[in-house]
Amino acid sequence: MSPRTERRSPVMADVAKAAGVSHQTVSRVLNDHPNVRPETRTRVLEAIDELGYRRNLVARALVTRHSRTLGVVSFNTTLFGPASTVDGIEQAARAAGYFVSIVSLRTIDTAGMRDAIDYLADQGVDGIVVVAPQRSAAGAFDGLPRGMPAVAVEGQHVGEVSVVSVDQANGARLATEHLLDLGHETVWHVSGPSDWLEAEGRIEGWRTALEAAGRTPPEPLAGDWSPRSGYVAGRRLAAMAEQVTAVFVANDQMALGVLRAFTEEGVKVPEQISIVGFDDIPESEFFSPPLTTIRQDFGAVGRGSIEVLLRQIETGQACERERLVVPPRFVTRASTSPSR
Amino acid sequence: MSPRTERRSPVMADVAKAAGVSHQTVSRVLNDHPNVRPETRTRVLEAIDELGYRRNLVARALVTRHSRTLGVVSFNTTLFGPASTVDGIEQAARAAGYFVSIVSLRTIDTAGMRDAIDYLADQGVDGIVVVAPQRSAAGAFDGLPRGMPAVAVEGQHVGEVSVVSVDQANGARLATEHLLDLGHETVWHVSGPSDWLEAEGRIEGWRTALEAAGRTPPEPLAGDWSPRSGYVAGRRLAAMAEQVTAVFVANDQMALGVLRAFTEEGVKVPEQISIVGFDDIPESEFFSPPLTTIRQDFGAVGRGSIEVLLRQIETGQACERERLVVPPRFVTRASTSPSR
DNA sequence: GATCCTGTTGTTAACGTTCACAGTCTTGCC
DNA sequence: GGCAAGACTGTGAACGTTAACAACAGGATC
Repeated sequence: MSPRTERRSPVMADVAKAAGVSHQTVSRVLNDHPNVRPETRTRVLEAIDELGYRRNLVARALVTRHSRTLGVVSFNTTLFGPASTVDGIEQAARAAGYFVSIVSLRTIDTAGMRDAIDYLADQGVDGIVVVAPQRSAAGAFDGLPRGMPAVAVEGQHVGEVSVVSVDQANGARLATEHLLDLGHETVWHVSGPSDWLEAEGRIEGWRTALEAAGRTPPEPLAGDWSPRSGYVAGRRLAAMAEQVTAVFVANDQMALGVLRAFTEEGVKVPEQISIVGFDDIPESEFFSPPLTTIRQDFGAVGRGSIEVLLRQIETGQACERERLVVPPRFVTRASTSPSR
Repeated sequence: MSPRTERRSPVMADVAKAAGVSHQTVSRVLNDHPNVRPETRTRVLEAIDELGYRRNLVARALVTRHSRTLGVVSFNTTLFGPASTVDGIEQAARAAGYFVSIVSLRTIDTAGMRDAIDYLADQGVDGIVVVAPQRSAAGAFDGLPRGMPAVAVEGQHVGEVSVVSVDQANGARLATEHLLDLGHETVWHVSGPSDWLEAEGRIEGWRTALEAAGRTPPEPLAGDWSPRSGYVAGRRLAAMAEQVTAVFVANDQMALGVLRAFTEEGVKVPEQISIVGFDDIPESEFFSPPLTTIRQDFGAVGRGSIEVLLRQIETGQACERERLVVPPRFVTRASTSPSR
C-alpha cells in the first residue's frame, strides 16, 4: 500500500494548495463571505469538488464554540406522544441546520434527568429540549450549566426556562362539555398517573367544566396511561353501569382498555355509556366504536420548542422565559351519544 | 462586570495550575493512565472538583478522531416498530458510552438516505446504523464514506454492510402454521407495502407454510401498514366471508382495521374468521377480541445492531459482514379458534 | 560504581478550523 | 499623478485536548 492509496481525507490546506490560494480564502468561500472574487470562488469550489473535500465540523465547533447540535432529553420514546414530539423536534431542528442528540430515559427522576443534561452539556450541545412531563422532573433544570439555553416541553413554568405545551385543561374541558351538552348528568374520569402534569391538567379541566355546569365531580379513577390500567378502570365502571353514562378517559390507550372491559361486561358504547379519549392516536379511528377524542398536535409542540430554543440561542440567550401553548382539537367520532 | 464574575468555564490548564502539575498530567488522570502517583491523582481530582472543570469533548474529538457519537438514520420514528428499535439503539449506545445522533426520514429514497448519511458523516460520527426496511433504500450504502463502520437494520444483505433483523419469514410461518393446525383449509393474507423487506419476508413465510401443507396460497391483499388499509382489506374479506375462515395480517395496526371492518359487517372473530397479526404492539392485547400475534423484540434488534457496530468500530472496522437474526415469538390470545 | 530499566512528570507539537489583523491591488476622484 | 477608500487575499494565532518524546528520579543488576 503506497501512502497514496490510503491517504486520509483532504483538509482545507489541501484545497487551498490545489486552488492556489490560502486556507483562509477557502474558509471564506465555505462560509459565504462577500469579499471573494467570483473567479477565485469557482476555482476553490472546483478544487473542493475534485478532492472530495468535506469540512471538519468538529474543528469548526472547537473554534466557534458552537456545535450546531441540540440535545433532547425525553421519557420513553416508545410511547406515541413522546415519539411524535421528538420526531417534530428532530424535523424542525434539521430544517434549521442543527443535529439532534437524544437521551431517552427509562424512569423520570431528578438525578437521572441531571445526568442526562450533564451528559449532553459535556458533548457541547448549543441548547437542550427537555420533555419533562412529570412533576418530579422539575429540579432537573437546577443542574443546567449557566448560560445554556433550554426549553421544557410539557413541563412546569418554574425557574428560568421557557415552556411549550398543549393546553391540557382546555382539551379536557372540551371533552367534558361535549358530554354534558349531550345531556349526561355527570362525567366520570379515568385519569393518568398523579405526578404527571398532563394528567393534572386534564383533571383540572374536567373538574372545572363540571363545576361550571353545577355538577359535583365524582372521584376520578387513577390509571397509568397503559391499556391495562384502562381495562381495570373499565371493569370498575362497568360494575357501576347503573350510575355511569359518560366517561372522559385521559388517553386513548386507556380508552381502549375501557372499551375492552365494557365489551366483556356487555356494556354497549355509546348506547349505554359514552366515552371520550385524549391524544388521537392513529388507531383510535378504528376502535369499536371509533373513538371520539381530543387531538394533540405533537408535531406543533416539537416545532414550537425548537423555535423558542433557537430564538434563545441566536439572540444570545436573552433569558426571557417564554410560554407557548398549543391548542388541542376536538375530534368527534362514534363513541358518544345523547344521554338515554 | 469584572472579568472574574463572568469568567468562562475552566480548561485543563486551569486545573493544572491549581493542582501544581502540567496539563498533561491532568489529561492522564482523566484518561486513567496507569502511571500517575496516587497522591498526584487525588490532588488533580480535588482541583477538578473545586473548579467544576468539565473536559471539552469537542477538542478531544478533534485530536483523537473519535467523537463517541453514533449516527442513526431511521424512517418515521412515530411508528411503534421504528420507535422501539431506535429506543433500543439509544439505550445500548449510551450504556456503551456513546452519544446518538438521529435523523428521521419522512420518505425513503436513495437520495434522502444518502443525504442523511452524509449529514451524519460530516458531523464526525464513529459509525452509522441505518434502519432501512425498504428495498429502495439499498443504494444508500454506496454513498458511505470509505471506512465508515455501518450496520443495516431490517435491510438487505448487500454490499459490505452487516445486517441485523428479525426473522420475518419464520414469524409468518409460525402464524400460518398455527392457523392450519386449527384445521383451516387455507389462510388469507393482508400484506404490507410491496417494497418493504419485512412485508416480503412475511409473504414468503406465509406462502412457504401454505405450500408445505399442500395448499395453494390465495392472492394476498396489499395494505400499507396503516389501520385504514387494513380496514379496506377487511371490507373485501368480509364480502367473501363464505370462503374465508382465517387471515394472517402483516401487522397489528392493519389487523385492527380488519377487526373494525368485520365488526361493521357483522363477521364474528374468531367464530367465523380467525385472525393473527404481527408485531405485538401494546394495544393488541386489548383489541376486541384480544389479538393473537407474533411478537418482534425490537429492543433486542436495537441492542444487537449496536453490538455489531461497536465490534466493527473497536476492532478497526474489520470488514467482515455479520448477519444477526432475532427470532420472533408466537403470542396466543383470543382471535383464533378451530375451523368451524 | 556504572548501567539499565521503570515509574512519573513535563515540553512541544499536532488536530483542522475560524478570527483578527495586516497586507496588496484596484478604482475613483481631485 | 497622488491619494484615499474599498475590495480582495494572506499570515499568524487561537480553540482545548491528546500523542510523542524527553527528562529525571530511584532502584535493581552486573
